[in-house]
Amino acid sequence: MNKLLVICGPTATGKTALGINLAKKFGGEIISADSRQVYKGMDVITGKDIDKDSEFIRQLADQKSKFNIENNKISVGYRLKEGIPVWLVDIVEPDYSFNAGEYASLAHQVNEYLRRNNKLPIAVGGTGLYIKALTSSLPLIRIPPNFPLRKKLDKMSREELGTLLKTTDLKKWEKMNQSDRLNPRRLIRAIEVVQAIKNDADNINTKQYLSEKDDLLFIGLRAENDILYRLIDKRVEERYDNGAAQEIQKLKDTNYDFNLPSFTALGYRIWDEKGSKQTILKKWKYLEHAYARRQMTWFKKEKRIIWFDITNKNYLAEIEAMVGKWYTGKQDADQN
RNA sequence: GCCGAGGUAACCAAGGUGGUCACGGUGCCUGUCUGAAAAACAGGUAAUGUCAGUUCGACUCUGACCCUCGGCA
Repeated sequence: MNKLLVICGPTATGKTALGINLAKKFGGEIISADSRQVYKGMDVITGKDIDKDSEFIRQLADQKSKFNIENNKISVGYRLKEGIPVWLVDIVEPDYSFNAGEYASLAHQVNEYLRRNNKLPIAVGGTGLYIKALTSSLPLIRIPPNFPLRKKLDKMSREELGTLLKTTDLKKWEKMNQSDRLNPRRLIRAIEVVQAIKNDADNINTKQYLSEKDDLLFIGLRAENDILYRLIDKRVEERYDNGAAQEIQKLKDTNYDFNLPSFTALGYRIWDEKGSKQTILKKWKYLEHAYARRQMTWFKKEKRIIWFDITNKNYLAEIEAMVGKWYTGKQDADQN
């Protein structure tokens, strides 16, 4: 059986620490499932919890064709935390628009690579869509963005977009709910997908990443909101004190446009000159609270997750026992 | 003590000839989501300082009181 361990949950619950511990215990490596930590130079504010002196180790360069990364803007590889490789962090520059489809492809390749090398792949992260893209079959996610089309559609109002979608593909429109119909991005994406299928249906890659041979274990870390908020607040304060301002300055000095998608990471755009430390921290914390809530609405739908409350004293031991049984226990059974 | 300004949800805050009053933002809660997802979007929550008066009707007008802020003493 092909084992893949998934550790998910909202921010500030200790996913990375748990992942590293389990990796040490069971001979695993981490596949980051974090949409912001893929960007180089965005470290303090995104909470990239990697050994500071660990260099990026480029790997799998020979697999370029498989990776579908001919654009050479993406480097596949890992950095270390406590000696454990953490894959898919620092793989692109902040001015690159990374996305879920690319993530799915890369994470899948890394997963295969680790499996071939008898490592336990451990996907760790809080980006629901990325985890879903890796662990479920989402063929449409591989239809690439059509930037010229997006640019054109960007000028249209929601009403116009809605009308356009209705006339292009009424079924698609009817499947969308009220929230999505009012969401310009979703409308644009829907139109983009419809056109891609219309133009080139044969080349839509529907190959599934996972098969019935895959044995997945989902571990979720959670806490009640009020407790979670306190943990988040503490983290935000630490990030502020650990050089968030310097990181902003450095990125500004590199002349990155703060309108880039990468800068939607919480904590960057609130950093206007007028803000005092207090107002910045307050805004930043609230953004993180809301984010954690949104993460939970995503994860609540994933029924495969086995949840552990981090205020429960024994949760780490329980997880370790569960993973051990799943990973080594079944392996023994296979041999008999 | 006197003078001035003011008290609208957990916080900030708009209003209006007296007519089911109650804009908006933040928070908080819930949800949507198959290549921007830490994005984008949807729904919800909750208020007129206290007491009296005028009036068919007061958040709005009058008075007293309480409280806050500023100035004078």
